[in-house]
Amino acid sequence: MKEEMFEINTPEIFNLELMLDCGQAFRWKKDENGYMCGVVGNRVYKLLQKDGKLICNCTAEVFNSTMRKYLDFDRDYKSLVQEFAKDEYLKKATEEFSGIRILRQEPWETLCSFIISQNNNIPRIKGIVERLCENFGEEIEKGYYSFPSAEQLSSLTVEDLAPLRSGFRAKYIIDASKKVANGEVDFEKIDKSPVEFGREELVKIKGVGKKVAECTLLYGFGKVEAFPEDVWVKRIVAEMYPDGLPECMKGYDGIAQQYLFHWRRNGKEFL
DNA sequence: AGCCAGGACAAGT
DNA sequence: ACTTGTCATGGC
Repeated sequence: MKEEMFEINTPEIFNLELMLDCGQAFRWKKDENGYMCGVVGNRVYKLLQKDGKLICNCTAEVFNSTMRKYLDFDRDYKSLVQEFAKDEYLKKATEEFSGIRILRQEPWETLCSFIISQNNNIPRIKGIVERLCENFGEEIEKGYYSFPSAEQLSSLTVEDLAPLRSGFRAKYIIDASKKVANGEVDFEKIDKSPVEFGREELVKIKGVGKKVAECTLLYGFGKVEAFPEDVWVKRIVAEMYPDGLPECMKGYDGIAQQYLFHWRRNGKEFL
């Protein structure tokens, strides 16, 4: 059983491992052959970046209709990074961690993952998300599970989520699943509306505040002007931009934020 | 052992 | 409108 493989030249600013493991997504893993493996929708993807090319275990058609968007393949990051370089700190961050792109994940998975992220650390977030999928998702192939839909979770209780060991977040997951499943929070409308609409809608969910809403809008709806301020970004703003964010990131605040976040979290700072 | 984590909420000023 | 204590759990 030989798997189909697709190969394509990567854009210039493109680092697969970095973008899949810089705190935007929580369930990509590297296998023994160096492939990054993960589930998007109802399919297992195995990706490898090598010699300026990206290899993917699917057909060109499937790649173009899914991964191309997921990986933000068609955005001109080169121009963006040049613009960011007008700011000294942003210049350093984009040079040192070149190739980060903003993923376009599924909105529900994004919302749920970042509800889980609150007052939590990344290794444990990954564990909880993994247990969520193993317990309530569907096994696609051995060891790979789909992310359970809002509809599936909306029929559960907080007690049902005990095996996740997600603590106080369980009740938030349940509330979110109900409001998304019954349309009280309308993803389609958020998707095609200006970012401000989503900001108002998402915080109607218990356990969703400003930060989780911004993350959902950025990583799940592709609203690159969204600007999540977690503890790390707050430090950056306080230390480096006390008088306001630099003009050069305007409109792409979320993308700049991702570079700064990863840069600061990896122990970089100006002394 | 103790501090902290990609926060949000409720109660208290 | 701002500040503070609390919330589960476990990584380091």
